[in-house]
Amino acid sequence: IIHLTQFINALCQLGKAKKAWEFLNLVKNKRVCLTVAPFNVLLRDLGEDGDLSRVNLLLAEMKEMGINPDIVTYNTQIRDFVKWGLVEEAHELFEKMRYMNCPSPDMITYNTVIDGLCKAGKVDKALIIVAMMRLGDCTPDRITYGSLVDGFCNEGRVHEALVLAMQEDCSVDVITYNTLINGLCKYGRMDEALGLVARMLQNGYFPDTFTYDTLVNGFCKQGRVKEALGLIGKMIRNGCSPRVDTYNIIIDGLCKTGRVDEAYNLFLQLMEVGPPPDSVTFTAIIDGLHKNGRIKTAMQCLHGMSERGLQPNVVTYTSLICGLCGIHQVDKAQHLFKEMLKKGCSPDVVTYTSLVAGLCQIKRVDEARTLLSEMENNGYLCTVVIYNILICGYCRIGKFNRAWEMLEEMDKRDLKPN
RNA sequence: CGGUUUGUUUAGACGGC
Repeated sequence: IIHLTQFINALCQLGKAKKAWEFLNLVKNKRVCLTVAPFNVLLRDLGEDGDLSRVNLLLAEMKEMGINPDIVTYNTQIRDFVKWGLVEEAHELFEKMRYMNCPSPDMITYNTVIDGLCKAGKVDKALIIVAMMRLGDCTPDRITYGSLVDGFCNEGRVHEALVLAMQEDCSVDVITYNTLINGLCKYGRMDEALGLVARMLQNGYFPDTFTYDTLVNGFCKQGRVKEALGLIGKMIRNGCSPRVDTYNIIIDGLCKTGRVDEAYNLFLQLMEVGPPPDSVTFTAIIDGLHKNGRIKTAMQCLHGMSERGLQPNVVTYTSLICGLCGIHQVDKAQHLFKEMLKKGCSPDVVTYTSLVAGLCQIKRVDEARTLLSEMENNGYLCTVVIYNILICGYCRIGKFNRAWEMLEEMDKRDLKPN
């Protein structure tokens, strides 16, 4: 069974979940005593790709075979819900674990639910779960506090994050510090961020590449690229070599502060020396190029990706689709949209929103509207943003009755106009 | 004894300030 679990794991990592599933079915028919572990591996893999319908199918099959879900199965499901923004569902399953006849929540369950709530901007609710876990004989650990600290920071409550971390001194580590440093950086509080680095050293924690990347990003986003570059030397001296992620941050930083030429030069250098560029590198430079009027070079980069063995992903395509729409080349954008489908890359809400906006801008609003149902068929929920764009589009071409219909549709879907 | 589940950095959309 252990070897089977490892084998299933290997198949999943090679992207052969289907084969893994088939294999489990094959084994089932032999007279082997199956346990839940290999199923957990497959469940995790399916959930990772957001394939929740297949997750449910597998869970049903397990039930049929008489394989009972264990605590890992439950925790994996909760994690899936959290990952795909379904906090309500995560919370529901958690409640079920508390009251129904199934495994009781453990540290990982509590931490996962807490993290989910924090990521959904519900830190106060997360704090209630923390109180619960104490009653349930679990003591919050550094992971629990890490989630809370991140949650506070993302709600702009950096002060509370700092207070919490100081109070729980013994339960912090490098990651907690990194989270706080990022929180400070996001609000431009660079001096305090650097102060925290000093403090972490005092307390015996050494900055890692995440720490440096976070600071580099902070300085870049403030337009202080020189100081960001200065950190590179420091990180090397302290035994952390810059990875491709570090350069990605700098390329994006240069682009976003209007220095595309420098970004492009750095990008070209990376093609020759240093860590090989990844799809984020390409996407960052592609986005920077077309946003600065250099769509042609951007398209060249897109085609250059395959030469480096890289595939454009949904973000890469979306960035370009948005760029083409912005210069009223919607037909080209649609062409690219078809190309991404052909390559097996699934559009997401942002992709649809970009294309809808592009079509509305050139007054093809009815056509844009048809994309809504297409999006829903692909499993995405409509958003307020996309309706706003359509309403605006209809109003601009004087079709107020259509705009009104959109409002009614929103109502039907429980979407509140903002 | 060993396999599966939890926290931190970087790329994409609309509007307001």
